[in-house]
Amino acid sequence: MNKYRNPADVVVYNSLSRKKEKFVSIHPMHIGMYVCGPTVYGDPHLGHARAYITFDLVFRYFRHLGYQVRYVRNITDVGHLENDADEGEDKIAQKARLEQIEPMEVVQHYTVGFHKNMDQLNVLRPSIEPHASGHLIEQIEMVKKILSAGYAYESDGSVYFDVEKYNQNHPYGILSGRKIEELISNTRALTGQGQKRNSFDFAIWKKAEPSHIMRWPSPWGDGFPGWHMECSAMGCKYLGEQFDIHGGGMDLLFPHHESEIAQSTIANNKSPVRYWMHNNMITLNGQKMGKSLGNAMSLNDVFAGNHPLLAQAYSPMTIRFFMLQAHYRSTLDFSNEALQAAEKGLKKLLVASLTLQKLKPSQGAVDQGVDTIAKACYDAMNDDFSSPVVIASLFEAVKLVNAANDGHLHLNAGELEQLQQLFNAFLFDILGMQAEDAGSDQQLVDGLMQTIIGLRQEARARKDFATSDVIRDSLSKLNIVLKDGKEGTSWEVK
RNA sequence: GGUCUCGUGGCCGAGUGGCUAGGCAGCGGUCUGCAAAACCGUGUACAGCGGUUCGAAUCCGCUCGAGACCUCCA
Repeated sequence: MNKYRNPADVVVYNSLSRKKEKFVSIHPMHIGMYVCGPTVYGDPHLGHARAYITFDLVFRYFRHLGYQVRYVRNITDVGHLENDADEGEDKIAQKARLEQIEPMEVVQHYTVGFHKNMDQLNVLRPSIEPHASGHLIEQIEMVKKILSAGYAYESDGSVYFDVEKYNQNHPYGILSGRKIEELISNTRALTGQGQKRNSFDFAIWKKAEPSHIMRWPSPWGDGFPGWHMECSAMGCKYLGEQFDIHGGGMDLLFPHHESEIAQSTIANNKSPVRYWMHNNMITLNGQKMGKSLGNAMSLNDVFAGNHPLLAQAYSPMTIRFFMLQAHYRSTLDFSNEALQAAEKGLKKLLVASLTLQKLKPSQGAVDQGVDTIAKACYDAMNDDFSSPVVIASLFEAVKLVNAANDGHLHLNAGELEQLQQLFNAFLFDILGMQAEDAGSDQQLVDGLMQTIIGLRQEARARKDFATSDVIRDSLSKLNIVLKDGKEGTSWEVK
């Protein structure tokens, strides 16, 4: 199977070129990847799950291929401008006032919650998780660099990036496909626009009004960094002036990532990122799910089945599997039917992986095509991380496993070994699935179950089906299902 | 309004110019004391209309519909 594991075969869709490109890292077998992290002012929702599962998949696959990946994902905790009735009040500061606690307490609370949800989803922690609030110095230094390069101007305690000047010799809009002329006619009037030379200029340092709690001293007075600064500053600090991959949700493409490119290009004299990757949105009834749209489902609600639109609770692994069944660049519509289908499909896969462990090789068995499945899995992942196709291939493997278990088909030792590797590598290591409910009482429960099954077996041998059915029915009420097979009875939790 | 994306069978969701995606649900069967699971079999899908082509769900055009970004957002 390993003959298909080739780090040079990966093709990545680059938002910058809008094409799939062969992936070549700047430094051989090393990858620098930056992903925009959450703003920690609320509970993580399904949209966050999609983004971080997407890049977890990328992270895991590159590691599987043998790359050493430094994965940086920030925590945004300096807050950024709110634009409606809040008159520019900082998001985090606003929440803090609401709950009468310190801003950093809010940050801490939601950061902990974020980590918990990500752990539940089996999303690996990044290599470095820098906080924006811990990198004020780096951000201020970067603002200074841009100012001295002449691509920014100070105005009433704030510093703005001069987009028009930048556009004279660099393509502003290279990522989002926007043209500066269109921006002129389309930008909406916002508060504080009067201080800017052009409406499309963006703040790289923002003056803090007296009421603003989150503030830091700077050469331009007390304030806080512009929204796009943290990613540029921290990406550069930990990954260098130019690195391989920058990821995030499609909604960040403009203006956030576009502005990052502009800032970094001026500060460091080179384009910061080789491959830009963007995951698509989760939709609810066809509409984007978003915090500000008020239709976001928090992960805690989903895991608890605690939302009017949820027919039941869905486990973290069901959510993860559901998301990986769609390609990361497609929108994914939420529905109970789709979630339930994912739940069943995942279970089928996990049960098969257990069945596989019990299979014995058959003598003289012929080739059943396991190798073809392994190749298909690598081909799919190499083709811009096509997890849905990997999953489809794994179901092919499930078919072989179950058929072999039923004695309809014979697998030789080599193929069994290869199937085992396939499940370990793709289902568990790369897709990041894990068996759920493996509690510490597992051994005790197993023992109890063997006893009960033994008693029922005796009853059945006596043809005392009344007793055997009572046992099965009472267990069923505890969500335990018995399955009578040729090799005896097995059980599982529904 | 501008830019862009998408429209696949009951539901979700892949896809290459000609060869069965896959999952869930349904139907028929095998197995089972009855079930469950598993296995076998089963579906005239590609928004509409034109065009290119020997051949298009896949390329081009138009129409209709949906969505994203242009403002904080994963």
